[in-house]
Amino acid sequence: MNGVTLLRCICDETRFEILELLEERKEMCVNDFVSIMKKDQPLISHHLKTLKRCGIVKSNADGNKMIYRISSQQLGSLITNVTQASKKIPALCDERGCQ
Amino acid sequence: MNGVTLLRCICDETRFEILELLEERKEMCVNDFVSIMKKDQPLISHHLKTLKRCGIVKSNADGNKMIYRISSQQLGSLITNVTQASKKIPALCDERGCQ
DNA sequence: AATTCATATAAATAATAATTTATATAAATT
DNA sequence: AATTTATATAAATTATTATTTATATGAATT
Repeated sequence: MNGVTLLRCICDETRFEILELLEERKEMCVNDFVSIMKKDQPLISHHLKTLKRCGIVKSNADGNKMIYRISSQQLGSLITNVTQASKKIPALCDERGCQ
Repeated sequence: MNGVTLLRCICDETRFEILELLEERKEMCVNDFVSIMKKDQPLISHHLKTLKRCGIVKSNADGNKMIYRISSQQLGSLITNVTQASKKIPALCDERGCQ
């Protein structure tokens, strides 16, 4: 994969929140995201599917639940690095729709 | 700024290439990008403006040229980290349009 | 001062992606 | 076996973003 493809997979608000939660808690099922993020289940499943197809998260079944986690430590650290770097940038543009 | 806003600013193909070139060469003028990337000048200017408005690059005039550079070392390293992390992810989805 | 070089801006178009709505599947419980 | 719980999928809609085209501005050179 290349850099832009990776960024495009993680630059969505819903997907980035999923990854931040996973980096913090390490393992979560779909309904955990739904409860915490207060977003519709099909939306969460859809974004998890995208993240999985890109190889950014992995999953395994546990009964009727699906457990998700970030696929590598390096990617987990990257999420943390993005958050940290962003905090040091003064908000010159409005948060949504910088373009 | 927050993580998603930062990612949205750098997840575009043209903007990421601009940042990779800047991280390598440290300082470049608009026409340097146009020559190397073989993209239209208004397109380059437009994306540089976006990166500048987000505080990701800085610029100063030098005669009739505008010199651009990445605004912090931390952001420069982040670009490198993204590229490195992406290389370790096997290309499961097609490069363009993973969704 | 006119021309060229370098960059910026704005409007229009084209392309892409997120979310919602509706529904399906599959395991677990009663 | 019927029902509930948990997750996934697909189609439709809405929203967003990139690129092109045309043009403007400003500094440097002749």
